Amino acid sequence: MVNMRADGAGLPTHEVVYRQLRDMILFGELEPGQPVTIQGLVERLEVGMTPVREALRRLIAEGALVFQGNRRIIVPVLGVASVEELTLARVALEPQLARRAALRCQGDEVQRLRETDARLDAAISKGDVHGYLVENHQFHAELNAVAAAPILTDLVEGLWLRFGPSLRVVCGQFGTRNLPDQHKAILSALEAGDADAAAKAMEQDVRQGMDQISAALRAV
Amino acid sequence: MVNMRADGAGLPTHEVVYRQLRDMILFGELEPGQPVTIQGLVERLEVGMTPVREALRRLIAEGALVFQGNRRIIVPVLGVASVEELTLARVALEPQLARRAALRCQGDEVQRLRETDARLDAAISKGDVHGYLVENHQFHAELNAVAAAPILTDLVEGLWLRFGPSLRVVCGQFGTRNLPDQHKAILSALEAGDADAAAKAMEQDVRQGMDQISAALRAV
DNA sequence: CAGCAAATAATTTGATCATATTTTGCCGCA
DNA sequence: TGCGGCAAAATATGATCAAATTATTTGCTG
Repeated sequence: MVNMRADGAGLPTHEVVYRQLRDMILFGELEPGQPVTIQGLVERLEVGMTPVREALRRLIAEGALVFQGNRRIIVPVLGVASVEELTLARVALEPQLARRAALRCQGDEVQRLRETDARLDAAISKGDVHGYLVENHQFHAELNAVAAAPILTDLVEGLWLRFGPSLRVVCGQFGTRNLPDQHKAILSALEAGDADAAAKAMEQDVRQGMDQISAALRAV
Repeated sequence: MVNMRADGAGLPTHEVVYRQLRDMILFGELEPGQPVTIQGLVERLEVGMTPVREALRRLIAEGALVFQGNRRIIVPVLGVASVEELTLARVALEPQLARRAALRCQGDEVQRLRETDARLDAAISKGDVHGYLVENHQFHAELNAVAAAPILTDLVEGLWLRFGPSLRVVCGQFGTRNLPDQHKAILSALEAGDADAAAKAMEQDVRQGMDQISAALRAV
């Protein structure tokens, strides 16, 4: 064992590999359909195959990668049906998280969310796709943390992993110009402690985001 | 490599191990809080540690097992909050699957579901806990297959894995006597192609099942 | 001298790697 | 188009090292 804590402070290698791949999937290094090989990662990340294997198995279980029967792993390519399912699931779950967040939200938490949203807007106006993806995810992750519902949050995180690469493609096609969101409405609802309004706004936000992916899908 | 296909016909070892553990979790071999060790499974199942490791990583990702920071893996112990979250998630997702199933259901599919439900009733009246767990899961799995929504089905399967061991505990305490379900109502709705009725019945079924777990939790 | 606590030793378990084996896909060739 | 061989990639094992829990011993106090 050469260096267990090169990147992560004391984290096991398989965890480090998992997080690296996860971020690559969420924020765009990988594109839909791209094959992912164990050996390739072993060389690229300079680690043994056991941790790579574990990280991949985990990502496959979460739906972030797809295992094609013939021992081949690829980044998922979403069809219309998959986008519909993902939309259905997100609409069913994320407004619930927003609802809970609205009921538990503290002032400083809203403040942090506003800061994140500001960075998001900055990334959009700069045309910074990667920054947009990171901050958008961050916004929703922080909101989910406020909701304090670990199981629901897990489920939703998994959904984000599934459409991450496809969302990246959308941004690659259209840039950051047409990326409306409902974050301002969500923030107002949180501040007012209005659970219903938060849920409604979140549903809108989810639908808008998924519509972007649908539209890009049709454009191909 | 001695024998890759001892149990599963051509399936990789890590897949075989995964399924064995999965069934053990769903149908009761393991109880909440019980520790699961890699080395123990290596000896018990007579396989190498890499496939065991992969299977465990996968089950942890699905929430079927819990990784405790100190490198220790246990079967999850559900608290009140977790049961609430699971109920919320199941109520949000499973009626949707029932709805879709009602819209796509064929006659022979209803027939198979009725047969499964008959075996379920037989298991209940015999007091056969394991049989009840197997057939109940089978009923819902078949229904989900009819819905033809792989992502939603994946999510729901993951939820079942999370409460499997706790459900087993409930049956261990109360036997199979008080296990009402809405399967007859679901079947009628499927046969009539009535999506709303199917969704309503499924929600009832889910709530009844989760209430059993809640009640058992309070009893301790 | 008994009892508790802290420190240390031993055992168990987890994590990683290097290697051997098998499978799969591909390419040339009939 | 179909078949046989080749190369690359995946799977599985066992060995090795690190960490954590448990057991044991030691030392101190009442």
